[in-house]
Amino acid sequence: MAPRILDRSLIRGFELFRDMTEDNLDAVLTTVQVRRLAPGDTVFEQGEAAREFFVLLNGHLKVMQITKDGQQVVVRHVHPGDVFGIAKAIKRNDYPATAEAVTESLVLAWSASQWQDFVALNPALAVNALEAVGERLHEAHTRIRELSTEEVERRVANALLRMVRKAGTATEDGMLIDFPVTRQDIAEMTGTTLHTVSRLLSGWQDQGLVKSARRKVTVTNVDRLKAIADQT
Amino acid sequence: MAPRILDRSLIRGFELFRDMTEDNLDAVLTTVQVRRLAPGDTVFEQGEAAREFFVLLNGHLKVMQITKDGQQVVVRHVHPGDVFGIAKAIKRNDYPATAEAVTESLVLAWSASQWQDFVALNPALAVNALEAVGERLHEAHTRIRELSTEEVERRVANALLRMVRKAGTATEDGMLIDFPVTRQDIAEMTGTTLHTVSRLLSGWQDQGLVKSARRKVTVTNVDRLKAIADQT
DNA sequence: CGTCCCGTTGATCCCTATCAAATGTAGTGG
DNA sequence: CCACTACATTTGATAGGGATCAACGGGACG
Repeated sequence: MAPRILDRSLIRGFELFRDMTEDNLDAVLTTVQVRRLAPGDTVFEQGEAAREFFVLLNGHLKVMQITKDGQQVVVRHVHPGDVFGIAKAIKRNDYPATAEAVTESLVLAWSASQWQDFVALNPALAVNALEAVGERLHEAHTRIRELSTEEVERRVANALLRMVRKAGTATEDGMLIDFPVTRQDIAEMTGTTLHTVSRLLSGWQDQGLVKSARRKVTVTNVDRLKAIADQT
Repeated sequence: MAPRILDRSLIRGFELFRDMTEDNLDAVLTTVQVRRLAPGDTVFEQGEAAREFFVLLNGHLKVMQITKDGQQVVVRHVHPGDVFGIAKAIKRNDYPATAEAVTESLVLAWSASQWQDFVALNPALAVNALEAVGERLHEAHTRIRELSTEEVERRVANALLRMVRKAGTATEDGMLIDFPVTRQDIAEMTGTTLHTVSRLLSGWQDQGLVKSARRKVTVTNVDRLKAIADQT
């Protein structure tokens, strides 16, 4: 049975495939594999041989590095439309981190060996990937600056604001981060402990800046949280 | 008078230009500008419009971000052969950081608008740039992990080892970092203060791990410093 | 309905920033 | 060539932000 070709419209809007012709999109889609992930499933793990690269169709992933003594650091979040796991494209043979589903997710997977073929077919792909990686590099530098110079309170405020920006949905209470987040997660994103995050959120909740429940955070007053993030 | 074309051999060895034909190399060199920098000179400054991109011919640069309250964070060092300031290629209109010469340096500069032309001429350029940026992203993630989970002592040890790896020359005392480094510089690379760095270096000097003078550091016992960097 | 996971809150301690001051070193101009 | 100055480094004293240790409360899910 011939593989059913996914509809082009699924991926047409994605930055990575910008400017691709219909034919090229179809060519790319003939070899794609779609994979469903339950929360907690991993797409790949740190140190594993990089056999594939991916685009997130929907859902949410977190990418993390694990230290020798088992501490986890969340390196970034993957949102729908993002490429990830392009280790091969950047001359690595293994994945430098682990990608884990936070919510139920759908992932598009291609064999890493096809990357070169796709680029040959459509050189703009490398340009688009360069843009994506460049933006992430900039974000990484911003985090380095925060970790180096800012106190925990500001870092946590910034992390919340960033999540709201990338994955916030308006509710009557305010901006809800629309995927599950634990205190531990926020701690791993900001280089602190879940205890400190818990204390901060409790304090902010008392002041009416946020509202939080189990694995759920809503920012009720974005401006005042920004004021904390920007405090000089 | 026709501009004198620089010799191809100058840049042939650079990763960015890998796989380029002689003709393409010549084409690229016809529009290059060479710029000499004295220590302390900047190539570009944070926030400035990104009109050019660069390759370092020789010397050493540091790239830093400056916070609103004036603190500096060293984002990375530029070594000969590295591309830098490719803001435009990653869809930014301004430079996100400041690049300053640490030693006397020679820089090759091209108008940013030529980036697209060069890529059209030679698509491998985008692939090579992607590799370079990807590697930097990986380094940035490593630093994020260090800043999040490791104590100052290990971070400083790692920073020294990294400088030795990238710019170390063997001397009779050990591995000398072959560009001027102050305590302040190391502090800005590791998210600590010059006082703490000074205390650490003094301690290590007493134990015979390093030897340091004004703006100069030599690692005399790489293995024992590695042990500190790796301590679990 | 018990168990696991997540969150809260208190008490304590220590790493490292901060404050302060002195010493050393290179460079400069008279 | 020396006095003067600017910068780099060292070292001590102190304080405080957060990590760590500890214990408990509460909701979700099998």
